[in-house]
Amino acid sequence: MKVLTKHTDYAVRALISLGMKSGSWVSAKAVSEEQAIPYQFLRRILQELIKNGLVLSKEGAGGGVMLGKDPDTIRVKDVIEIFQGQVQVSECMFRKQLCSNRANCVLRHEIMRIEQLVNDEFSKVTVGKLISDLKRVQVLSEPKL
Amino acid sequence: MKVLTKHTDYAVRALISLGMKSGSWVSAKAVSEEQAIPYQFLRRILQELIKNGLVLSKEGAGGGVMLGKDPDTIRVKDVIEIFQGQVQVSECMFRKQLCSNRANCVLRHEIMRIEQLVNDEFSKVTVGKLISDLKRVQVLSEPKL
DNA sequence: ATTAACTGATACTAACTTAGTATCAGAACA
DNA sequence: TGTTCTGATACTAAGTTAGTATCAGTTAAT
Repeated sequence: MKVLTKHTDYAVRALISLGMKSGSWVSAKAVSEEQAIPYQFLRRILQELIKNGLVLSKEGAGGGVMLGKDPDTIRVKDVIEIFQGQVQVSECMFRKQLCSNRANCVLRHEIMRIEQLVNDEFSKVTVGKLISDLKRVQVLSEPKL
Repeated sequence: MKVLTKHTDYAVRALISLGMKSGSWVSAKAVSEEQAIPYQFLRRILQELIKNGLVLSKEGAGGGVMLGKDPDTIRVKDVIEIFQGQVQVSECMFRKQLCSNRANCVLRHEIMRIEQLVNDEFSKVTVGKLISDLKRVQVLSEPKL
């Protein structure tokens, strides 16, 4: 059972990377090298983030990408939904039809509860929070001069 | 993002079904019909549950399958692990190597926290609990004579 | 004006997973 | 001795994941 696909993983890492250089255009190539993400794969991920308004882009030499929103408003949940769709139990939930039998229902009831929990947790984690965590870790691990 | 595969879904429903007829051999065909699970698919799922000791089997006419443990000791988490493997963030966690960079780590730290939460929740849900929930629902929905 | 550094759009691929189907052998009951 | 079962295993189609590759168009610097 895999929680995050590479798409989501790379996307969040790219967003963190951009969030730490806010205000300036950074090329996909630079992000790709910094985060060790395959270039062409990252390109497509960035295009998706751009399409969803999380990232801005500028074409041409000296162009690149930039965070399109306040890092504190970009939730990991949003990124997951872009690349992996909504957390779901099974297809029947979307068709909004009644479960075919009651055994289904009691199981689904539990799973929906857990699903809600996961959604709430992933909503609490924002790119801004990850960046401040990251800065804290960096300070702690810096050698004392 | 799909939480449960059909394997797990069908397996739990089959376990509930068996749990409600404890003490007697039930054929895979009967379970398949009752729960509307494709017969051959269910056969393979049951074999996996047998191999893992959750279900007992008896060959030949009059044979079938039966719960192999107290329903209260069969956790949905166990079933998920049989069919979908352990909840995991990414492969690197298993290789037990250090994350390649710190941005990875802060993200993974959050995800591991959420992962733990999910595991705890799925551990709390047992087949026994689902059966008693199911019985409660049935009583409530019975027409008053 | 040309070139180099960029993104936009899109097509393609290999490997893996998911959800099933099908078959044959052998055990037990009647 | 035939019918009803499980055991074991092989096969398949469709979808997903994780990439690669290509070409068109834009911008900035020379």
